[in-house]
Amino acid sequence: MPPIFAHIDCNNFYVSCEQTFDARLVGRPVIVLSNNDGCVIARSEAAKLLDVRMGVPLFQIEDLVQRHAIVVRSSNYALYGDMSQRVMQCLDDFSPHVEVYSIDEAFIDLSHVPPNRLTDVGQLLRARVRKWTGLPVSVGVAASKTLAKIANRHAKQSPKTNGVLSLVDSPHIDLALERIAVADVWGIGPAYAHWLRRRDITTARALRDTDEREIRRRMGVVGVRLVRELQGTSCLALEECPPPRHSVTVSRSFPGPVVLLSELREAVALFTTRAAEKLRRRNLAAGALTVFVATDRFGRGPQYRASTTVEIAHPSDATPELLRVALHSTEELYRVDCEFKKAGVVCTALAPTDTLPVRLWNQEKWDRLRGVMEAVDGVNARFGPDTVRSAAVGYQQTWRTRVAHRSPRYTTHWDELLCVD
DNA sequence: TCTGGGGTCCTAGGACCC
DNA sequence: TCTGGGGTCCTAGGACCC
Repeated sequence: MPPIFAHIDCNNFYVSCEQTFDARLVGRPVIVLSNNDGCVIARSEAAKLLDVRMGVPLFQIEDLVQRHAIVVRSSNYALYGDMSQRVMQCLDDFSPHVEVYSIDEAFIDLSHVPPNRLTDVGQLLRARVRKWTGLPVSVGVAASKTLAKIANRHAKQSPKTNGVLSLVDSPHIDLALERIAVADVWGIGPAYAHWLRRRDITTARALRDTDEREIRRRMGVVGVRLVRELQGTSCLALEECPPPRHSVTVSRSFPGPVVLLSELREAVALFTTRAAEKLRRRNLAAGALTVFVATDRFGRGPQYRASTTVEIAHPSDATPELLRVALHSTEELYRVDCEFKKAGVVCTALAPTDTLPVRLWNQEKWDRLRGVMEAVDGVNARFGPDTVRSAAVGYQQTWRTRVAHRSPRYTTHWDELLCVD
């Protein structure tokens, strides 16, 4: 049986989450910002019509925001993450094989559905998600993931599709590819798009019809796979269980310059704490830890970016052990003449905790430490993040991410539940 | 004043091995 | 007058994704 993929994509996901819980925002220009309220990372349809570009820094469009009373929201990842899970749960009823691709996208296998029923099933799915979560989604169906993404794009843009388009056995496939710019094809980034356009390959259709050998020379096997996917030969399988991670990163930009070692230490301590929490949630231990620091790349002061990687003799997921390493690295990297703008920690050489070898020394101490971590995670899960924490993360936290316009975390915090008059 | 965060895969080239 | 062949592993860099 030939594979059939459906691609499900939430429309303007972050903005739609905001609108779902605040009906006054429906139909209005709304934007959601990145950390520190820096850049625009989601826009409502009305905001797109005002020509607010994806990724533009907020300070460059202050005028526009004022003039059109654009509603500005900080990122509320607690809300978006929870809403995402609810959307993904709806999909289980439509296919035994679901790949959660990102916070707002999924692929599902629909090869069990007869081709003439695909559009109906798509509509059913769309209505279900809308009813159960309040969120609008679009559905694209095709013989490969890449084509399904393209079908979805048309489903979003063309009103007559009513949000669902199947390109399976479709006479319109050439036209559908013709109308997609090559830069909008999944897997074509700015560098490849530039190269392709210089060769007069400007649409998805032209890319599909390009000689494979030419593509292989510049884009390698990834490019060849892409072209075949456009031809309708599935090369990218559904990935139902995500492969284990190779690294865990926690990094942030600071809202203002950080100059004191004490501040930098606090920040790195918090990032390390978060990274250790992530490791424990995923049952992984780090065999190496990298700390990196950087000055403001847009600033005029002295530029400095550096990192230190330390191997950890006994792979660990315990906050105190990782903190010791991270803080030591931070002191090595610190420079008194620099204004730091960003820092982060990266855990690598990850190993599942249940496969860790017994420690030659201090195994009992390690067992106790793991017990402590379990208790700390339990307390923090029940009474809120950082109820129990290391003193190293500080109390003033002048460097903390700015979130001036965040909406309530309606679905994950009891004290922020939606109230209706 | 103000410019995000967290990932992956592939390839080329060097070191090293027999 | 001529300098093998075929592997593996590691790393850095480039490209991409949301």
